[in-house]
Amino acid sequence: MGSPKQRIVETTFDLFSKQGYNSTGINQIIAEAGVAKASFYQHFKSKEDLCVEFLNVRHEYWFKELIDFSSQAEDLQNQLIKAFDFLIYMNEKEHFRGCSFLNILSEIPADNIKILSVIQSHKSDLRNYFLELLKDDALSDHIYMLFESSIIESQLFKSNELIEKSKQIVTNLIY
Amino acid sequence: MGSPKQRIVETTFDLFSKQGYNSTGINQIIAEAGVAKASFYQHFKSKEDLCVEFLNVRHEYWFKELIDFSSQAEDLQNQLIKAFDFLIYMNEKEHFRGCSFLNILSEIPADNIKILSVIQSHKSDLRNYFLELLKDDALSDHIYMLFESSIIESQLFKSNELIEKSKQIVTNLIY
Amino acid sequence: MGSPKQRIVETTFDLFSKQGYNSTGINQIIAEAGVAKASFYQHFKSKEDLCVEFLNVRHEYWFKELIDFSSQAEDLQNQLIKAFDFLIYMNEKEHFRGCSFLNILSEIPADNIKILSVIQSHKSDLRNYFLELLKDDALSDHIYMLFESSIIESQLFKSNELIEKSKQIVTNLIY
Amino acid sequence: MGSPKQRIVETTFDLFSKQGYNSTGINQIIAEAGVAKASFYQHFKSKEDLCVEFLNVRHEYWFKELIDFSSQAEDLQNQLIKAFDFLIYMNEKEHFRGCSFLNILSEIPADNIKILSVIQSHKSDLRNYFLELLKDDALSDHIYMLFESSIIESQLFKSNELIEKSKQIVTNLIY
DNA sequence: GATGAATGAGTGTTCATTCAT
DNA sequence: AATGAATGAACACTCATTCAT
Repeated sequence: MGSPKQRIVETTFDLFSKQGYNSTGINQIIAEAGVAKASFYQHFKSKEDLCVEFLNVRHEYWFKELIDFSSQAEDLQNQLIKAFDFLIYMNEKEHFRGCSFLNILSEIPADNIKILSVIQSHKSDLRNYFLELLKDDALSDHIYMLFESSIIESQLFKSNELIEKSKQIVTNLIY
Repeated sequence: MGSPKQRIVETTFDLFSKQGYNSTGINQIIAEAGVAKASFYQHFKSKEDLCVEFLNVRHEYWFKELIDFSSQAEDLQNQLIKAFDFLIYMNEKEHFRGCSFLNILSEIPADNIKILSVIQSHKSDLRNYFLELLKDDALSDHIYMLFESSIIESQLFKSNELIEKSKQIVTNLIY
Repeated sequence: MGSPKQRIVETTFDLFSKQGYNSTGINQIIAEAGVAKASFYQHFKSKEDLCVEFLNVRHEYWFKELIDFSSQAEDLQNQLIKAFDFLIYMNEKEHFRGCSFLNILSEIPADNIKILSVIQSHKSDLRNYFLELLKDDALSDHIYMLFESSIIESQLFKSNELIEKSKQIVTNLIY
Repeated sequence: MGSPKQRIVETTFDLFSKQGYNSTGINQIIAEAGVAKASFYQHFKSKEDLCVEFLNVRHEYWFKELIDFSSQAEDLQNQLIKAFDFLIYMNEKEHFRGCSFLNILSEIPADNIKILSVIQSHKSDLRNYFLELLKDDALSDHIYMLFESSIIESQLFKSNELIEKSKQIVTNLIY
């Protein structure tokens, strides 16, 4: 079952992804991880600290999944479409819970720069992902923004409709 | 100074806009509104109820401000650009706090359809706003998505950079 | 049984007097007072606040008891001796727990001026009590210091020995 | 920098002197001493044990300082005055934190005889110090009590005023 | 219509101590 | 002799809500 710290991290991953940050208490985490409260604080000095750890783990996980999902694409256009299909895949898998990073952005006070900077860093990496594919920062930011909207609007309407529309727009853009 | 109910609504508007939903307690609201706790529950049967009221008020306010801001545009293109300039204006005014509706979307459990439907309704109205301007649902949704990204990304990076980029894209799109 | 607030104050009086400040938790207080935790925080915004209230109540109580005890003295000398006899009476009654004010002085961080000033105020009143009796501030401070030592040394040695010695000294001093 | 045990003892000396017993946690001690938690419990079976060790170390330190400070006095009267000057010196040095022994007396439950007896022993030695100087137990206890008050009142009022008054009284007493 | 007192269930965090290695 | 991980119990405090008046 792994060490207590591992169990905390895994449980946190599930619960923060599913319920969000504020709705998930330390009590629930330690209960489901089967760990004593003081053991939790041996490894994380605060809930905020745990949040940073979660975002880092989620960052690794999310990008790995994205790469895995879109890597076998034959050409650039196909790879971009696959990126949007990845969102559909994730929506199915995670029941339209949206982006953990943007959700937490909405949950924290605006002056929490510790967490904010981790979120910014994640999204900068995503922006760079599109930039490196397209070598054109006007175009890549355009697609990045459609990508971001796709996540949020599908979370909002519990539907992949606007992801599909984005795929159509992207197809037109890169020909 | 208005009636107790009015004072609650006004205070809630300020606090939810500034601090978000979960970070604003009933106690703070009634304290700043100068109203007794039981008086609050006379007018709103729960915090969730107050949230619905807030979203409705915010909806009215936000659209009125948008229309006021963009109404004196000479042509369609100008009016669309003004819509994005409105976001810059609001970011300045509200310190990059983003969209109250999307923020609350991230704060509530996914199964809270009462609040969810109010948020969906607001965003549907916005989608319709662009549709009625453009009479072309592919184009209008494209711009709607850039608009939504513009809000979120400027909240995330505390910068209007991607709003400016969106304005450029929109300019290109409608010629 | 009195209102919840009254029950909290009475229970706090007993427990702080007996066990001291740090050794008495909010949980014990509310349990013994038969009051909900949130009810406690309705009346006192923090444990520190409760401490101030306790010290005020204790101040009133202690001085009233002192006056009651020493009031029927025939002359000045007798009244001073009675004051020291009062310490013996209190030691018997409270099992040599010493002075609540000085005990709490030792329990709080040195920079807690909110509580410190209440303690200083109490002791200034006591100093004044002797000054008004004796109209001679050298003599009255001398006796005040013997009085303070009497409290502390009897707490330390669980004995009234040095109180008795002080009575002898005082007797010699004022003839 | 010395053995782990030495480092613990030295760190404890600083922290207990500065912050008191209850406000100083084991965690802070081992962190500042640079020692593992289990190492701590190898040398001290409980925090109470550490407290006893601290009081013993403090006893040695305090008396050595007192003797050093007052030894070069020409006569008895001067030596007594020097003892009170020592209190002023210590107040300056330790910022009016008072007597570690009396502070801990106030922090522990009344039935902790293990610690209580160490404190009693320290104060008995102090009483004896004055007795051996003066060879008159009425007079020496009188001065002992002024000495004790001097410590406490200067801690309480963050002032050496009553120490100076005590010096005056003592001067009068021994002529 | 308006109130202030009261609440049960929860929050995140820290305590001194013990364990297996 | 030395360690770092693990713990149960307690800490002070806050939440949205209800009740009697």
